[in-house]
Amino acid sequence: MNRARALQSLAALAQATRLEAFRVLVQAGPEGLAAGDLAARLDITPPALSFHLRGLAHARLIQARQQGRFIYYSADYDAMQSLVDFLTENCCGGAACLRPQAGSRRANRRRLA
Amino acid sequence: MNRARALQSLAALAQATRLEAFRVLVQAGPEGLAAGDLAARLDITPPALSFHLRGLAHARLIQARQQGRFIYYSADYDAMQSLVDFLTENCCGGAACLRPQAGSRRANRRRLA
DNA sequence: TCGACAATTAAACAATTATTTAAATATTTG
DNA sequence: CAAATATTTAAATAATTGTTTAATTGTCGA
Repeated sequence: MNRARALQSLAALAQATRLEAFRVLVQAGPEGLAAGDLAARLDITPPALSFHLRGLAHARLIQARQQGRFIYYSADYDAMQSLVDFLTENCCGGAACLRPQAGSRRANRRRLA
Repeated sequence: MNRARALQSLAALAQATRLEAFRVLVQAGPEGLAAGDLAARLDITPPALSFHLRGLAHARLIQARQQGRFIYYSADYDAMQSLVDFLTENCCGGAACLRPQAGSRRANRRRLA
């Protein structure tokens, strides 16, 4: 995760419709949801949803996969984790902190195992 | 943390100057930095900095304290943590996940102690 | 209290971002 | 292959956000 990608991710999440869409997908699990279902759930027009999903996908916070004539979108958990790590990086100037030094995802996986 | 405040925080971070200012403050530790030092470090005009710090402060990601004729800004670590928790909330539909279920900050503190 | 410095506020302008309606693409089913 | 459905793309408009220059507020030290 670098500055530019973090910025892109944050910008993608910094809008009501996209934030809600992302949260619905995060909570929906790896299978995700079809675009139409999301549009219904968020109560927005298909073009508006498409516009916003594009932003999330471009930031790699979500992924799309076509299945029949539906397109399923799902959250990219790794990307979300990378963003969180970026934000907490070198927190507090290296001093003791609420959260352990955010390192690589690998390190966190090990820590949590 | 609720949707509206998360959105406000994300919007505050979703801009190059503000993200960089926030990161500098996160890494500067609790004492923070005077506005002028930040402006110099970010190479922007004082009004531009003021405009952006206002956004971060309004989202409560940073705090200001006056000291003599300087105003020191510092990161609010709790606010940052709350945002992170909000993003990972109910991740993966409750299934096993990269990160343990994000609960209250209290719970995380206990977990990390 | 005057002059200098630190920072903010105001106002005008520039740039970016979101929403809408209409048209297009792709996929399934009859 | 034609009709129907799911979704995207395009184009126009509306709304929001960032930048700049100039003026203002507040604090310190001579």
